[in-house]
Amino acid sequence: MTARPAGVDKATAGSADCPPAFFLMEDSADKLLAERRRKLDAVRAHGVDPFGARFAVDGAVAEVRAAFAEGRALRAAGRVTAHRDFGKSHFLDLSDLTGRIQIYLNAKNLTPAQAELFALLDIGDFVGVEGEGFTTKTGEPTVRVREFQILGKALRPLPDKWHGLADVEARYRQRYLDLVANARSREIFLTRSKVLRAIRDFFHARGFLEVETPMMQPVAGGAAARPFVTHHNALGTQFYLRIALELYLKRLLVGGFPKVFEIGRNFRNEGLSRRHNPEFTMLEAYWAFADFEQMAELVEELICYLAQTILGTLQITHNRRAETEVAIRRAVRRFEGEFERIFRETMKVKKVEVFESWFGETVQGLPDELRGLLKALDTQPAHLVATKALDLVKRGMVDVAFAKEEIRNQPESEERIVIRDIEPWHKLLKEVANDFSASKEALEKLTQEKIINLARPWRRARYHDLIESVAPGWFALSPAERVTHARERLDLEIRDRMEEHEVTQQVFEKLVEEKTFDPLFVTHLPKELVPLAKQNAADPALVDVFELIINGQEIAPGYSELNDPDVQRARLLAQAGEETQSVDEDFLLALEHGMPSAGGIGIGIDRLLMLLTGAESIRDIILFPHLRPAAPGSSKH
RNA sequence: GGAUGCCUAGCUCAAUUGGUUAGAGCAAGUGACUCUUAAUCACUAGGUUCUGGGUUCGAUUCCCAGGGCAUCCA
Repeated sequence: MTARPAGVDKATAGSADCPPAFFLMEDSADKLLAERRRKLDAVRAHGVDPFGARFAVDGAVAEVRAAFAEGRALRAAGRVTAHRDFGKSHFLDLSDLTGRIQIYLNAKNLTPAQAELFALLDIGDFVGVEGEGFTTKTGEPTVRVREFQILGKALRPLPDKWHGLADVEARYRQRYLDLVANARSREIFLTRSKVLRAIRDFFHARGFLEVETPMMQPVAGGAAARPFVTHHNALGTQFYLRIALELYLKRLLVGGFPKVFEIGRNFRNEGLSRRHNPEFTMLEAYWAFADFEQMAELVEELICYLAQTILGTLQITHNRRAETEVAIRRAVRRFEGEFERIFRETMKVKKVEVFESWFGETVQGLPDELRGLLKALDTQPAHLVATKALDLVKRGMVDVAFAKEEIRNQPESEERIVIRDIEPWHKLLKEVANDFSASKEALEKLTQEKIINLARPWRRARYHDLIESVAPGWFALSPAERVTHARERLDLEIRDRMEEHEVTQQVFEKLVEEKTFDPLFVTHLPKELVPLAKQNAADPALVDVFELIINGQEIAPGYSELNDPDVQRARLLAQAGEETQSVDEDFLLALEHGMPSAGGIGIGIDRLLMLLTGAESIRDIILFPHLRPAAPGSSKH
């Protein structure tokens, strides 16, 4: 997956053990890279370090922009993201995470040496500039550069400046490019960072102690999952990467820390999916002398606090943003590409002029509106953009019924060639129109937002009652009748070997969990489902726990923690019999020294972030999600 | 693990029923232009069409196997 260093290619390309085919394959990329290498060498030949050093700035680009004043001395640094040259005047965009600022370079403002150096700049290079502020004719605040330094030369080109990096696989494998190219991605990870910070603030404000417990454990306990195995050479023993934080945090309750929390990575050796990454971030918190009801309150407060402080609202809008973008982009691209091709092939004239004067009435508005729409995707919420797209669809998008005969009868001149063959146009516009009507339905569907309402109080319901509500009379049925009922009446897939409680759980997952979007605390679960929680005092078949469900998936479980060491031992032994894990004797030993009654919660941070950001895939909210290593010879490297 | 879809230039995408030299835009190079902002204009260069096999006079296109990704299911 490592990108090929161009220098290595060159060094090995001619050697005998390297097949010529390899050399040919690298040839194309080589030319682009070689050009940048050439400039690198040229910069060095000027006695300038192309990778810079310390450069004092007036702040981030947005701050420089805010400090902008006519004639004021300004210093800024960032990546060159665009270059518009107009004769001797050059306008560059200097960007960083906070924004962009336009800089203006003209040889007359620079020393001859700097002017030569400027010619060696590429898009993608980091530069620091010094100059003074002025406003261009078009009203853009701009830094007139008097001096600049190269702070980091880019030896490879960046993704397309306009379309960004769309290849999903490349976005995950080369996240740095995704972050450079896609504003949406930057936003998500800024949000992630804010959420983690706010979680810490929340717990610190309530007197919780943040702790760090081992990720490598001799016994991987606290959950039922396959662990990763590793080996410690000096000790000559196996370790497991932790699958939960629980058992070590409980030891701290024994040790006398009454309120603890940890935010850390768990590792589970299981499949990858839209909702599963082998390593994921978990928050666990334990609170001595509390119970699951108090923990439910705490979670409710926490999540509302996060939504309110970071998103500024308790109504979270979800839509299928990615798919909406694809639909719009596809239509735009179709028009763009075909337009260029047909125009060049059939007309060979100044395209804008002819386009506007002859087709202006009927189709002139289309490309601009679509382009504006596309641009809006970077700055506006998707549902607004999708709504606008829908407007275009409803207004008919494209009127293909323009007057063929009139156009044919236009006189020809040097400047304007009459389009004799209108058919390609006609066909193209029809196709674009069809594309949009075809996707009209899809767009309408996509625009339907799902709003998750986090306003308190959150609903609480017993497991038993929820099952009854979707399958009346369920608990009156015999186990065999339940299987039949689930298969035939509820249309669920029930495997033959399923235990009784698993059949019921299947009903719960498919008919309750997946259909619940607003927060729901499910309480009083059967003890088989949650072996590590305290039994309910009134009904020993139940345990004192909740499962918080939002957006169709479990976000957080919370327990009244089991602190009877004998009961705990019996449950762990029973569990060990079925699962591939042994019993953590050291943990049981700790419990025997006395663990206070306590409430505990775990929150899957990744799922929480999917909820808060509206991300459709866990890979969109993990910076470097795990993928299969790309094979040599594949198109991705 | 199963089903379906996708993989074409550095990036974003085309390519008619299997047809001859695989096309555009951006990025790159050269040239023009002293206020542009997706600057514009002219020209140039850039391809093992994911890999391997097969069918065919001819394969980006059809078939088989493999790899990766996406979605759904387990």
